[in-house]
Amino acid sequence: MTRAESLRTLEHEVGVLMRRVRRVIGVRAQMVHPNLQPASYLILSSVAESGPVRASALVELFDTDKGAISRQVGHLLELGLLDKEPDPGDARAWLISVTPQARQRLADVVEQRQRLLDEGLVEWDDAKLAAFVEELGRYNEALNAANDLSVQ
Amino acid sequence: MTRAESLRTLEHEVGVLMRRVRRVIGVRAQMVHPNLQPASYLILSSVAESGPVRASALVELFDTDKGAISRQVGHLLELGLLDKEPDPGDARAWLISVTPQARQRLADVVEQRQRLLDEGLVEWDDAKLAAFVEELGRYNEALNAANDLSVQ
DNA sequence: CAGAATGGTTGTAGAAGGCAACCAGTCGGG
DNA sequence: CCCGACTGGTTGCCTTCTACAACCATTCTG
Repeated sequence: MTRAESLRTLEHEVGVLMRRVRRVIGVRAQMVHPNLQPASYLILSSVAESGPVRASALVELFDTDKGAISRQVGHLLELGLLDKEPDPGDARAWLISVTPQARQRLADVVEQRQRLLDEGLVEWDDAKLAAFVEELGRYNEALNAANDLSVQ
Repeated sequence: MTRAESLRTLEHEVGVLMRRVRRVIGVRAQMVHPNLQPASYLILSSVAESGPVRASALVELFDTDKGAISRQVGHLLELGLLDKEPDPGDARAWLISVTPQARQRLADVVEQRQRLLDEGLVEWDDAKLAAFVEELGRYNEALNAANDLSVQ
């Protein structure tokens, strides 16, 4: 494959990836809570890992609109999967954390789903998997840089 | 990084990738035609490569709903970027192809955008890039297999 | 202390996909 | 030959999701 062909195939793979991930996440979200929306699942999963965070940190992490984060957090609060307490250091901000119940449900689902994915990737040893993840991050950065350049 | 950590980071990177790609594609679509919708750009790009195709082939390729494809193709026809002619072999179907005008605009944009992305990936030589693309495809398959298993 | 910047919320609009109903054409078995 | 099942596409409806902008409260800075 030439470099140009690789870049084109890359685009196509990314397109398929996006549609597929959307569905996978949707299924997973429902396993955590029947009314949990797909996009909110990603937020929940992130908060479960990063401990109490401010909404603005999520905006930065997910590189998305703060309105969207606000709504998704609101959705998760309603479902009783997240808790919100005033940030002692800044009266404008809130600290968001997962409820014990959410932590448990999430752990079950993540474990099960990752086992399935892991099975599909058995031929990749740990080092190779770690390398792939790192490369994906590198690609993400390149994507961002290219966009900034063209948008200014 | 442990394997479990890699899998979790993988999820996060994929999430960021999706949001970022959506924006990049949006910008690119506008460069081809000011009214071109992001999702339709991917269709257009695919038809440009695969020559005349039937809508059902696109449904399969993009692994998405036929209603969505129908609308997007309709959108591209309105913009004068696609052409539609009856499939001689089946009166129900149409053959879809890009107009010369679309081909030209697309070529310009793809070239420019890929150059930018390429710059972000200079440290990857051709072989490494090709390997990454191949791994991404492998990941895609694992994702699909895992989903099929759990959904049945 | 006034003005700028930050953290969040809310309203609005557009993009996008899933689902289902539907029409027109095709194909296989009786 | 023809009836029913199937396929290719179109359309309507609904939900999810994001971007943009206006807004309020608080904090920071000169």
